[in-house]
Amino acid sequence: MSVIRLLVLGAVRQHGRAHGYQVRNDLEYWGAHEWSNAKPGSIYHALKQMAKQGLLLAHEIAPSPAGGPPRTEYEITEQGTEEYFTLLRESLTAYDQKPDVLSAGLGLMVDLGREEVLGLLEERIGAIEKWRRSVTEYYTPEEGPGQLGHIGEIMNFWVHSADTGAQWTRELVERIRGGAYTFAGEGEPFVGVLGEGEENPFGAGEPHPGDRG
Amino acid sequence: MSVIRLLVLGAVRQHGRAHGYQVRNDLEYWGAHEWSNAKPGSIYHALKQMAKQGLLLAHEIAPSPAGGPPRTEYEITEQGTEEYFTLLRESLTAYDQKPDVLSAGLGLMVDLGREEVLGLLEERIGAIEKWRRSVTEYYTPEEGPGQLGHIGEIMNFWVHSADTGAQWTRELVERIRGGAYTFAGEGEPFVGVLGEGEENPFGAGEPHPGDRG
DNA sequence: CCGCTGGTAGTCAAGTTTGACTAATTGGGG
DNA sequence: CCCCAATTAGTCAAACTTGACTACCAGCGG
Repeated sequence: MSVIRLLVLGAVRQHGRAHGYQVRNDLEYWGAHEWSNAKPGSIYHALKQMAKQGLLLAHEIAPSPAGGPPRTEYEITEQGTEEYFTLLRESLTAYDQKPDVLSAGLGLMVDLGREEVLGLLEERIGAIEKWRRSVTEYYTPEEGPGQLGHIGEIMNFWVHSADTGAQWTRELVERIRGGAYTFAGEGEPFVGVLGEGEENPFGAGEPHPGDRG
Repeated sequence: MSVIRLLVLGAVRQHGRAHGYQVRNDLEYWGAHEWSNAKPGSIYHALKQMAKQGLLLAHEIAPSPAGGPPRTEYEITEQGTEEYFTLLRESLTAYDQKPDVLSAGLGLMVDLGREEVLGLLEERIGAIEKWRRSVTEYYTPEEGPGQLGHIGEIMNFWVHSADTGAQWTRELVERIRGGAYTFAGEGEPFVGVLGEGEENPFGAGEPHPGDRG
């Protein structure tokens, strides 16, 4: 799964109706250009592709009398909504070591109910533990570890990531169980997109914090 | 940077001369299909592309009398060797949250000298700390954290990953400083590729440990 | 000696991502 | 009033990735 689809569906859904540039802005607001491959090309491509697949409905907007570039507004379909929730649930439960997927899931989790999110995160913890077991069993040669030489450091690194990832998830579960944040069906939702003409508080300022060291 | 190039260059270099299928096997031996996007298509593509760019030298092998598919053997050029070491050093120092890049670097680090690797890893730790500082400064609104709502969990997750990643790197530095593994110029090198007809000890067995939870 | 499985070696079309580019509008400064 | 920079909105070719597919051979059971 590409994280772009999840992000784009989430943005369009929260707007009701949005054109490419708006989606692009929301993703920047979420910081997605930092932790995912959310470039203009990918976003416009995803919109077109998902429209072709029936997940979005494209409305060609007649160019304003003043001219200007042709725009298209998108609306999410029922099929798209279904896909959105499938991807969102997956992003919270699947452990595939892709931090961008989890980040997107965290940003959008409040579209689900609190209890469901807690269940999904518990499932995630179980998945991490299962993955850890299977990796350690599979890659431990009969002659004992250490046999692998420096290659064993790769496994060591995975296992470490799994363990710390599980621990972090447990702490998140505690925070959510303790009442943090506002989830679907709990009154006034957190505003997750920018309104018309609203300014991105994180958009300007210093140049990006270094994506690469 | 795509991790495929690093892996392919590393495999070809260790063989001296290799055709696509051999490279493919090495990557499987390293477990790269588990933690990177090393699929046949990507590997053959990378070989062709890098040959076109002068990083590899392609030798068309006359089809054996028995027929069979046409093969090409590749050899690394001087330019390719340079690129290899550039990518390898980058993979060990750059903190871009892509675990596949670090995994590849760990698997190939012994092509460098022990002291250099220690230096690169120290540099990595510095990069992680710098990144952490810039992220926390940049994303902490003046009204105090908590202002961000659940979006703050994304940052929380990044910071947690950075901290545990730095800690793991420190422990790796200790192991290497303590004499673990055999690096370039330290006598009998660790054999990192499969010889002709050698069997991959990790190739068969149970179906893959679940890549996704 | 027929067909089947498994290993060897690689191709291909379709889809995705990248990074640079185009093009119009707005809002000043000189 | 003209030009410049920034903002808004999007396109495009080139590169890369994916997953399924081709083709050949060896060995083996029946």
